[in-house]
Amino acid sequence: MQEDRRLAVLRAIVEDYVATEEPVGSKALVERHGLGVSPATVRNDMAVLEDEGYITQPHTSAGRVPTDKGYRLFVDRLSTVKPMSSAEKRAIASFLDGAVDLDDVVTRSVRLLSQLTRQVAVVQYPTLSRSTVRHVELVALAPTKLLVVLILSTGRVEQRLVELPAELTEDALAELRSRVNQAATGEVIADAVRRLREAVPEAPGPGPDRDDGVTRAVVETLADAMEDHRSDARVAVGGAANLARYGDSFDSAVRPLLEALEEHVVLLRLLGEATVGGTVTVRIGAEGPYEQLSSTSVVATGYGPRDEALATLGIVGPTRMDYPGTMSAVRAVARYVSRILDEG
Amino acid sequence: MQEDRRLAVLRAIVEDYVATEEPVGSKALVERHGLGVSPATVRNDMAVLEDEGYITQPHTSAGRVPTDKGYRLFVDRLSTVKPMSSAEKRAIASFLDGAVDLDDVVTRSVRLLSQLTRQVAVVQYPTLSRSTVRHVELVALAPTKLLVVLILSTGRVEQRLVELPAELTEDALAELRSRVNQAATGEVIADAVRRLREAVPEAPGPGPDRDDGVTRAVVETLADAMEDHRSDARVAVGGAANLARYGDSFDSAVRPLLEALEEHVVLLRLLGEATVGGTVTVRIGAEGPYEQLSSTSVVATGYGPRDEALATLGIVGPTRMDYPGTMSAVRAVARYVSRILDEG
DNA sequence: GTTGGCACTCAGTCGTGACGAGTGCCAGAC
DNA sequence: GTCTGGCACTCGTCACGACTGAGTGCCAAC
Repeated sequence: MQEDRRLAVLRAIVEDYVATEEPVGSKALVERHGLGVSPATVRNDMAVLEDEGYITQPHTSAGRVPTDKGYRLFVDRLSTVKPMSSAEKRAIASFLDGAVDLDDVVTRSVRLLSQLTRQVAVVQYPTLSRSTVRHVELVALAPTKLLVVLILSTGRVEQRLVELPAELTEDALAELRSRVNQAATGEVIADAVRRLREAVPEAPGPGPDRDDGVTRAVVETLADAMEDHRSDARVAVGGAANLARYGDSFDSAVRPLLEALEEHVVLLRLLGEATVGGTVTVRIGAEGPYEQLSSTSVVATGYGPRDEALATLGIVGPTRMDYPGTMSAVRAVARYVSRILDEG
Repeated sequence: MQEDRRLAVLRAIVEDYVATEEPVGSKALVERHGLGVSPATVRNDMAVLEDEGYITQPHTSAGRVPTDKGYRLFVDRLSTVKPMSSAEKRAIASFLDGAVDLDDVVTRSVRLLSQLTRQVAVVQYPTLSRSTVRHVELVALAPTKLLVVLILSTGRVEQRLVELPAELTEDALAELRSRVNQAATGEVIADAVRRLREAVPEAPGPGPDRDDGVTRAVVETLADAMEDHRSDARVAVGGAANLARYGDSFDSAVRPLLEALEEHVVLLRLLGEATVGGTVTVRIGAEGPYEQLSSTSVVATGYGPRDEALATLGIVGPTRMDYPGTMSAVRAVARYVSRILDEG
């Protein structure tokens, strides 16, 4: 089948171009890969591939370079998974096992990913949306100043300061604490917000137990903390030094990327929806949501305990990258991080 | 005095070079600055300046470029403070006033600094060493699992999970909580650690109140949290996209800098000791501790409430930078941040 | 101490020509 | 119908050389 051979040619072009960073010509192709046909034949195949939009020439009399569409086909149908070596697996495991808390897991994951792939790594902190409330603690700092501490099942701790509209006795505080915990503990964030608002009414006044809006202040602060952090989840970035390898095309490619790396909202949109079950999402060049990042690709996947996609992690790099290797690295790291979250 | 004129020439060279990014020659110099003498005279002065090591030629028949030593003299004796415009002052104030908590202050400062100076900004989170303990909270998550929450006067909250060697009753927990707070609350970190170890002995056993090492576990965790975070203070970095303006000298300058930006220990060493009272430290090129960063300068100063230097903030950029403008921006931001910490 | 003049240096630029990698096309072989 | 060898053509890259001009250093004169 010539069709098969054409795809083999495309695969060879992608692999060579990724390795050498230079447009690849017909002669070099038959030499380096045992295609078993002459350069002339390959040239014909290349002409067809170019017609179909999979490859392109930077200029006449130069070799071919894959287009975004070419990379897409390569990733979807031509690439063979490159399994991690057992040494790599062990390295990942031992690197991540040393983590002491959630923040440390994220920090280490970022570093690990960027080293494995030699790209810029991005790891989203586990979102709160699916996590549950483990405990709410109320600490009186002053008669009318309360510190609200929210502890989640993922190990995340959020704190807020509340200025109370009235003073609160030690007893009333204890009572409020227990009421809030009864309503929220064990619930998923969204439910906890609802139950808090419904099930923790103002304590009935008047008298020494009058509430004066204290309860409402506390509940709204809690709800705020929960909803706030659900939307603007944090991300960690690492390996920006790998951008130095971009070489050419500096202002056009690296600058917008550096800017994006500091805008967490942009980054999250780049990473996209979390996918689960070992599925790795690949966004190639202009497929992404940002025009200025049309020469960068994103390889990402979701992670979380028991296949719940709590958050996303992945890498950002030039469209010309080693997709099979990168994809398996991303998948492997996601798997190990998920396992650790499972145990924690 | 020819001496005065020579210094004027040096100043003009620095200013021109910073503005144009190109070696500056004698003719252009007399044209752009009203020096009142002929190019030939300037040439003589330049020859002397070169002999003394303040300027250098990239190659024969090119203009002059300041050396590190030249920048140093410029910063020390020739630069006039460039006061912030009142519009800028207002912008700084309003930008920082919107901050809701300590983390937000730091985040906003980084962004502000990088925008004002168009350089990479670095802000160290307030160190704990001088801050005091405001409250310690102990939360039982499970019979033998305790969450230790440490609240500091700066508003920072640290939490640690402790696995207890034995179960703890609700009463024993309350008692331990009160003992710990009595010892630590209000104390400076260093004192708190000492007092905790001395003044919170094991509760005497045997009996139902036996301690079984629970107290020690909690105290050591607390001490650990305090000491830990005193040494590896965190830093926030922003404005890395400004590195794109480096233009040439990429691998030699930008790469090591990008690497340094991810190593917080390195960054802290770069920023150096905090200085107080409006004094801004300038480290030019090879004056810094890292050989690879010999073409980058650091402009930094300390900040903190009531002129206590709790932490350092500043910028990192090419040796060829607008020192007067940068220095006054750094000073202004430090001043406003300090004021905010004072109020909080 | 300052200035004008002058010879010299040398990085950058531009044009030229040779080179070669790579292509498209076509006629012929399998 | 498919593959192959051959051939003319394109065009980017490199090396060479000449030219230009900014900038210098030095010297004699003011």
